[in-house]
Amino acid sequence: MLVPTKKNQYALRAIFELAKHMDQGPVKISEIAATQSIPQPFLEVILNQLKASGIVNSKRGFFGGYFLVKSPDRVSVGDVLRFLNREPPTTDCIACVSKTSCPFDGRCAFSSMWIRVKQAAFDIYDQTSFQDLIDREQDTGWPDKQ
Amino acid sequence: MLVPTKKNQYALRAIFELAKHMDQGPVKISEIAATQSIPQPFLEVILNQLKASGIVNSKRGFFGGYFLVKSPDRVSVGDVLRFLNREPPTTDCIACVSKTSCPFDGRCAFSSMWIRVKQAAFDIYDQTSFQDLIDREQDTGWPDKQ
DNA sequence: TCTTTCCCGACTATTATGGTCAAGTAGGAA
DNA sequence: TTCCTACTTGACCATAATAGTCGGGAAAGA
Repeated sequence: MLVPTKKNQYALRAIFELAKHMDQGPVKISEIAATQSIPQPFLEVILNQLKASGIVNSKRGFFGGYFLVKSPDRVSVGDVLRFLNREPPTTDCIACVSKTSCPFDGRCAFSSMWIRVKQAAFDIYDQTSFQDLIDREQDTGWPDKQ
Repeated sequence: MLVPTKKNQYALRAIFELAKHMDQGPVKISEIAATQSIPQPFLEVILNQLKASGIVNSKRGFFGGYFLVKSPDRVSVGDVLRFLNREPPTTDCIACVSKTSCPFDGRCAFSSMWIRVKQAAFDIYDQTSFQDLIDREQDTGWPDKQ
């Protein structure tokens, strides 16, 4: 609960990796997979999906790979999570037991709380750009893998 | 993502229902199930588990049922969610792809963000008591089922 | 034209969720 | 003491989401 799926984490890590190599040409899936400990076939699927978001793009062939479209300070964690977890458009109760038919007609004592929690989380996600993450990693003095 | 499971929601609704009947004797599972649209056999399992938290207790026999142990303003949503989602104790990375063996030894650029999100959510959960929820429901003037 | 790398669709495995069911036990009422 | 009612307990099952795998194909360039 409240823990992002592995897919989400893999996606974020992959983009983080691309951000670190901004303006150094495309990065191969195999490199990202190795550096970030992600199963390569799965990462292929994920990155391919992410192309539709406009956040990343790719190039084929010998010097091919993936690269970030926008600069790391213009891409936020929220952008990625929102894209990967976008829900099919619905006008139903978003906070209820049942998404399709709320037994309380969309009005229950809890809904405002759920909404506030979601808001609080995405406030943080939206405020966190990949440039922030790079800076943060360097500040901590953690062993840099590149 | 960020949406509590049905089990969590059922548990919260059930306790909410008990809170509304505080000091009116035990409430039968069947009543709670009907009022809150919860499958009765499932609710039996959930309420039974919740007894271990000390939040609710039960009585058997003809006038039996479940009841709240503490007053509704002394029980928070956070108490319930924390109990239901408590994880087996671990000293490993709590924010990482792998809980048991973090490929980055528990140090990654994202961990502080995950922790802040979790914190922000539980700030809200902890601040929301069941008395608050009752008050809130009445303020809105929503149709009261009891 | 050959290698490298991404592309794409289908398929599979594992896990979590969301339950159900049956037999039992305790509390009272009659 | 008998019987009904309601909680108790453990095992069991169904479905869906997650977390992948696999194989062939297609572009880019050397």
